[in-house]
Amino acid sequence: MNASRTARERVRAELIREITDVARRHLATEGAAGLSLRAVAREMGMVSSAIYRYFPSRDDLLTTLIIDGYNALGEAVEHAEAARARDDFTGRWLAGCRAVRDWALAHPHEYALLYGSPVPGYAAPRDTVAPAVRATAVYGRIVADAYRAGRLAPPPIFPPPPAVLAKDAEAVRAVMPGVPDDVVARAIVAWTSLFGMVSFEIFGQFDNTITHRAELFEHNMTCLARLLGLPD
Amino acid sequence: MNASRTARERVRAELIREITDVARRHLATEGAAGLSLRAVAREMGMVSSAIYRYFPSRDDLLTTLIIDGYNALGEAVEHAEAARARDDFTGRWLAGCRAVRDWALAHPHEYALLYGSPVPGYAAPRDTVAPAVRATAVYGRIVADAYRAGRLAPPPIFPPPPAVLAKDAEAVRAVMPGVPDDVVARAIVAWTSLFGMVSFEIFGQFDNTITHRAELFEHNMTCLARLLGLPD
DNA sequence: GCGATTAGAGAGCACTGCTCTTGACTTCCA
DNA sequence: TGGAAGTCAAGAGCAGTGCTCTCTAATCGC
Repeated sequence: MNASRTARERVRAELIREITDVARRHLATEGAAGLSLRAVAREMGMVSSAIYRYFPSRDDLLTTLIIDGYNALGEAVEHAEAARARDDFTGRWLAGCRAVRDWALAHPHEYALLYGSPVPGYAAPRDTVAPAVRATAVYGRIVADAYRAGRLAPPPIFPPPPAVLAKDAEAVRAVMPGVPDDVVARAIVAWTSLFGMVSFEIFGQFDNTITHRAELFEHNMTCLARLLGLPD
Repeated sequence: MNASRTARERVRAELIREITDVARRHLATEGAAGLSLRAVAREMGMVSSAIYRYFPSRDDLLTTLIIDGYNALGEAVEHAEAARARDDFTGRWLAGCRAVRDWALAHPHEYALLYGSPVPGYAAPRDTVAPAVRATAVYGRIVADAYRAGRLAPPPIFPPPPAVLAKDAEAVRAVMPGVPDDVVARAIVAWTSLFGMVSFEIFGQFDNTITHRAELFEHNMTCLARLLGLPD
């Protein structure tokens, strides 16, 4: 029978889910470095070695949390962007930016796990790259849609990108098909600026200086939209 | 005698310097989380408890490394920027940007310590803020100098910053005196974008996508210079 | 030279990730 | 239905961590 076999596998899947839930809660309060397998096991009434039946190492548990994090962020961005009218390109961009910031503020430690210093001795396996591009893909779609609709009018003040970047632009174009190289380059500027901004806020670089962070963020993202060539 | 007293204090200062040197080397190879007091002591032929005569805790050692890091980065930026003609504002900006990137590439773990995820359970003490603004101060000077010289012509495509940001702009103006609010806001965009760019590269976000990183960086920093209103 | 200060050594506490073995329980198949 | 195969929790144990305490020896100031 397959049903009996799935009975055991169901309780196994349930336990894996519970472990990641507890681990995520610990991650949220203690941070990645403070995430302890023993503490997770203790909270679940297990002994530490039992966890290794489900996760071969602490890094594997971290990988799961990273994948979940990318997916959660990606979903938040997708959801926020989908709520806007398809032809409101600037609105879609701003909604996506706000989704990133809001998610980061709500889950600072998970954000740090994704976009902060890499955990030493930990190498992100292949499985993480697909979820990682989810949020990026949304941005690519916005830029590509706007370009296709003829609503992208980048200001003529920026120099054309050097020819060497054509190959890299080709790779990035996977998420924004049909967009010319100079727009790709500007999209990268806007994209990295967004995360620079969020990282500065989350990692405390704005402490003792910037107090109206939401307003500054809003204004900066609007400026980046103009840089991209999105309409106002 | 004061000389004899300084004799003991000299060997003490020498030991403190040696500990931080060894610790910095360990930091460079293992990362912040892998920095172990015991390993440092072992390499110095001391016993771990002896270290506590010089640093009351691991966090205090980290603080010293952080301050040293900010100073090293600040010095690199200052040095690179000082080599340019005073009226070559764009050149000064680009030199500063390159200095940040070069330093980060040469000292990735130290960069992570300064601009990556904060070490959990560690709160940066007051002593770190003064060295932290050293690099920022250079940028402020460039923007302020260019503005005073009438060489700052921001493109008219960006919206004016909201009134709420005036107070924050006032604080930022400490490093770029006499600059109007909209330029301050744009300077923050450029500043955070620079670090967003460097962080993406150092923290591996460009892996499997961007290969010509130096060229992309160069191009993006040039675009940001235009956004700031610097001449070409 | 003597008392006070400072340094290093060592033991020990509570904690970590991880491995290995043991015994009990489930599932599967002849 | 009974035995083989597989799975699981538990416990002991290893090597490592930050940090505290006590003890001894050297050094310094008077």
